[in-house]
Amino acid sequence: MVSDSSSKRLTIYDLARLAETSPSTVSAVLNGTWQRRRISKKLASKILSLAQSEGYSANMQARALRRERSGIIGMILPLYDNRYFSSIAQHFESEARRRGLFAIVSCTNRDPKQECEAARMMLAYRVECLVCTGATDPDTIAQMCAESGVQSLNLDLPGSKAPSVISNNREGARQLTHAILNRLAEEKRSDDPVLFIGGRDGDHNTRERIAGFKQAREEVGLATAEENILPCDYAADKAQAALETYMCKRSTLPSAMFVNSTISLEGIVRGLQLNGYYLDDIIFGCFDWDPLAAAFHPRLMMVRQNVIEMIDRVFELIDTPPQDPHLLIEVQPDIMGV
Amino acid sequence: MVSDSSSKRLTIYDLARLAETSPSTVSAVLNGTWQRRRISKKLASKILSLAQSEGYSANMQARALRRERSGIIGMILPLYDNRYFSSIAQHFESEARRRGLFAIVSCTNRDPKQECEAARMMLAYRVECLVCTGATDPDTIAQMCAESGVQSLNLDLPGSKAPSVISNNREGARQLTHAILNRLAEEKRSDDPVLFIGGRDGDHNTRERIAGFKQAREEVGLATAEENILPCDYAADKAQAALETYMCKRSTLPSAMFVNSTISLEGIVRGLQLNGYYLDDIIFGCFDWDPLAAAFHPRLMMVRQNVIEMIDRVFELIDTPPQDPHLLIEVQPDIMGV
DNA sequence: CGAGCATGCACAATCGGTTGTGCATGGCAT
DNA sequence: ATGCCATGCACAACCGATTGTGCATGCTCG
Repeated sequence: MVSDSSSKRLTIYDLARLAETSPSTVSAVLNGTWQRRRISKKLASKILSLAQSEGYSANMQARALRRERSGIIGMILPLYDNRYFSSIAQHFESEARRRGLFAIVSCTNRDPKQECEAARMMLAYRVECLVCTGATDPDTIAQMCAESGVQSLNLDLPGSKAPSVISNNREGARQLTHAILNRLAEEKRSDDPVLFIGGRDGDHNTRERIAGFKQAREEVGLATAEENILPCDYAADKAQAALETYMCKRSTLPSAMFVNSTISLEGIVRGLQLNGYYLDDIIFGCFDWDPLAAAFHPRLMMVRQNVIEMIDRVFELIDTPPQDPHLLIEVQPDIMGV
Repeated sequence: MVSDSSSKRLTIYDLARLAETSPSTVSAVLNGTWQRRRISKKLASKILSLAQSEGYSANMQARALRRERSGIIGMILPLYDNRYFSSIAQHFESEARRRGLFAIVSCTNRDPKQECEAARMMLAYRVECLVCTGATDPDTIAQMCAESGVQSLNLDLPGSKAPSVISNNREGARQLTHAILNRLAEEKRSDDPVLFIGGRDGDHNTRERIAGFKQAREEVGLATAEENILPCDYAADKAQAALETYMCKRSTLPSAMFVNSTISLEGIVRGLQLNGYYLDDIIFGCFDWDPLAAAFHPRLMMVRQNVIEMIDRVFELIDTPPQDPHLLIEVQPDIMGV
């Protein structure tokens, strides 16, 4: 460490002075274009070892400004409060890193205003692409990106103004429902009602899951009463309250429930415990995955969305941007615990 | 939208042309320094409305370059796989946003190499401050930051080269242990052994929690056998295996367990279910918080670390950087479910 | 021996804001 | 009429990297 003690960071100009050469040469060496620029190997290695020993680190802002490429890729996410979104963030990050991109992730609490604000910030930082995960209003953001000439993609929930990668919710729900019905059949309780609870009515994924639920029942010759479908929002408290209300009208607990998320499951389980019900009697299917929950309940089947494949698809779309904004890629989730 | 259809983003130069004024004036108006620069109100509002209608968004890279301040604040995190780290990320982000800073969070999988690499990237993006959460090697990163003249802080796990904000692990563990022992006493099983399981032996937090565990037992006149302390690492599989091994030597399950994290709890619960044990008989204390797990088990007490206060303390340290790198701030966690 | 080419590097413009400084204009007091 | 100050804005340097271009040197070949 020979550098002067001034607190300023080292620049290519400093390195040029130290190596007795020009800044442009230093730049070429440090960003790997030196062979193309016919810098001698000797000078190159001198500069490289100098950069090493002095702890040089390129100023990404300056680079981004000049290159007109930030090297940043953005994602907006509702929350980190479940395994699904957490692992989306994590895989997004590591896949970005693998490609030499820097990932920035912003939580927007399922709030359209925060979504917009986050998107605006990301565009200000000149992200090269923006992935909107589970956005309540994906099209507004897609519009903003389009106006800035930035590619955008939807993940988890589809939009109409940018290509989307989502789970095959209908098929996942169909399979989960069949798994539930099979369990019921094994126990000779095929005709018991199954309660579908959680999620948002207007939400694309919830609609699809309800459709898959009904379809599976139809396939084994069962009709589905509308009173057994309760899209009461995702929040734990909402689910708990909805179940209370449901139970007011009848004496006996449903033998099985299709719960639309782990956060809803939390409310359900809490409510049942509070009322002294024995949980293990109930067959649960949850469209979400949480290994700790799975460990606790012996008859809890869960849908694990294929996050790795979804993220892979996202990056494929980033590599070769499709022209059709309506493109919808559906990834098959796995059923755990059957 | 009068702007030309060229895909290039609008700059202050474009706005200056449109408003028939100079770039410096546009800049002053847009960053709020126009009064100080005696720009007329009339011209200012003209420029502002133009910027609005044309959808101007400042290039943060250019701003950061000139101002020599990125407006970015970084955090490195082991994982997002539990509620604790997730909420740390979330609160960090919203608190940063409240202060006009842009938060970037990077997961490093408890891997010192990845930690370094992430820190290097963050420094390259000229973060104004770096918070190292649960870092396996916080001092190396603190060193890197110091060399770049960037402030750094440790969170969750302390370091010796930068101020640290952590939970009061010993006191939290002491209280949790007392809660466990009280439950045992209520059931007239005060003398039953309690198993401490999970965590890393070398890890500061684990050491403190073990100390708190022993101290609580001592306070009620109980000795602690070393064979009942199993810091087998955090991973679920490790905990599951450690419990198997422990059980090989004895016939009966411990009446109560102090589990060092939800991830360890996952392995324990899975192992017990596999072996057909009835979970509800066991009193669990877990040094971690997960509302879904809490809903499932009626006798699971959990330590909820006070993330909000911890993040507040972190930002206080950012606002007024202390000179002493050994400063250690301990925040009291809450015991849930007693 | 001179043309021609390869080699090895330096110069300078540029990316888009920020900010110290300077200049023209007009009003007011002397 | 002259000096002085406030007003309102423009100029230009600068942040640190990137990159098109140009120039000096040395070597080869006819």
